[in-house]
Amino acid sequence: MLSVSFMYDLTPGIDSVPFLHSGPAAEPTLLTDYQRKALEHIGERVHARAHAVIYNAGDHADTVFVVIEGVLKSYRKLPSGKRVLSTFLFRHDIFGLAERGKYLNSVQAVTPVTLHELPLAELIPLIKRDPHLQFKFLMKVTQALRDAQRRAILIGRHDAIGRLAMFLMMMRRQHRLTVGHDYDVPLPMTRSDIASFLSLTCESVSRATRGLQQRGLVAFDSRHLARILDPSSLEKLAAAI
Amino acid sequence: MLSVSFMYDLTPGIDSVPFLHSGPAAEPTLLTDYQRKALEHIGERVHARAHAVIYNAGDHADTVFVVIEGVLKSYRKLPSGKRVLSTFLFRHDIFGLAERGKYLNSVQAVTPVTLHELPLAELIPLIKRDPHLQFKFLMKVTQALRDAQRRAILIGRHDAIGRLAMFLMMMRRQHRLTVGHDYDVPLPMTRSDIASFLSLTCESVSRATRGLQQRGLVAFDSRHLARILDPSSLEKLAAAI
DNA sequence: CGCGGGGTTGAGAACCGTCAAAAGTAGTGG
DNA sequence: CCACTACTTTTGACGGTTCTCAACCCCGCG
Repeated sequence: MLSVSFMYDLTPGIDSVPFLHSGPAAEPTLLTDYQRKALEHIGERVHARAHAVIYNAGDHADTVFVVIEGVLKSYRKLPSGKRVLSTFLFRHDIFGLAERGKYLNSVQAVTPVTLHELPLAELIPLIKRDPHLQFKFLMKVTQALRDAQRRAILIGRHDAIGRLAMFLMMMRRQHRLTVGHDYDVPLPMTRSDIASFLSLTCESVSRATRGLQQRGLVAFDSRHLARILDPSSLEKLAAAI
Repeated sequence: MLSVSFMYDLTPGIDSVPFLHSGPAAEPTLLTDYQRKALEHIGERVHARAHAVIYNAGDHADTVFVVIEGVLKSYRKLPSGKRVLSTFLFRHDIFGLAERGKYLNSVQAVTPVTLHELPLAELIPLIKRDPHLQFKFLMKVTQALRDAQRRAILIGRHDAIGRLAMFLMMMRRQHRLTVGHDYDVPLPMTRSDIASFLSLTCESVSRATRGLQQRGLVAFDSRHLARILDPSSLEKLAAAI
């Protein structure tokens, strides 16, 4: 769901650094008021319309963004011209992954969005002064890494319907975290976006949605609203790899 | 290639935080002597034989590891019993990705390895005291995230031979970074490991290797040594998605 | 009301997965 | 040092699922 990136290029890396501390419940580690103010101080709020391009892959990377409101997509153009979606971005997500000073992905708004811009020239000194704030970023990147691994597993599946099931469960979880725990899951992105995210074709996604409907697992009330009828069966389908 | 993870569960996350600073060359940000000593002070060196299991998914996560020497694999068992490989781990890689206090993946040595164990109970206070050291970890996780995204793109391909070509280019790059820039690329892992990493079957990997040999792109002098005969064509094949 | 992009549906082909068997390899012990 | 065994890898034939290509439909927008 996330995808963090920095400009620095540290030699080969980390596999999985578990960071101890949280209790069994693992409460979301939100920013303290003090930290929030520090970030707001260096940042600037901006709005963008749906379909607006925030930046393109290869652009000079001097800013990190925080999603205040709305949904975005982060994608990459392959040499062939095919576009692959690496992640969707939701509220509280941070984006701006870069390498050698250039953004790795392009980011485009799916819905109207409000962003918080954090200039790196100010953010980096700040987090180097405030290790606890930096630790929040470390946690965010770690979460992004977990999500990227999960997505890789998702893509590894060979059946289209299973991939779509996993995707819907992911969207549902996302929605539950930000709104409530309804069975109505909004899908602001287009079918093509979903297809790129799942490494499928549009047609396969279309057939898979029909498959889920025919099995009575999900009802698509509109193109952008899925109603999960049988969560446990869908879960089972999503897990059956 | 990497996969970082922390125990903390920060609410939805970061997409891509580019971190400014490095010059155009983007020199690897290695540890300072002081930092190295601080880490060695809290850590302990351990050896393990090939095939040794460092930890299993679900184990209580209280340690982060740094690879001093050798190669390891990080994998996950799916509900069906199928094993998927999330990454191979090489020198300087850090691993121990966890969530809610438990490791997410299992890690097993591919070759004999030397590791540096960092107990989280000591590491976390240390990096919270030393923001510059923490920043190195942040860079590592970021690099791991980039690699995970790259792998997701790789998996998204549908042709086995293209996936294998990408894999060989990755291994070659890895080898160049740690040793020299020969065309001989060692492949310490088994074909099954490669298959799990690429989300293919053993058989498909076997057929793909034969395909690369027949096209005269790569010679497999032994099962664990690939000689790249035509790097530019291989590169072209790897890029042709 | 007409236009255009996104979405759906259909038929055919290519590719990989599955199953099964043979060949090669590594590690063990005599 | 060699032989045995168990495992990994390779090879083959077959079936299934997705991709490709092409046409049609639907919805939103001007």
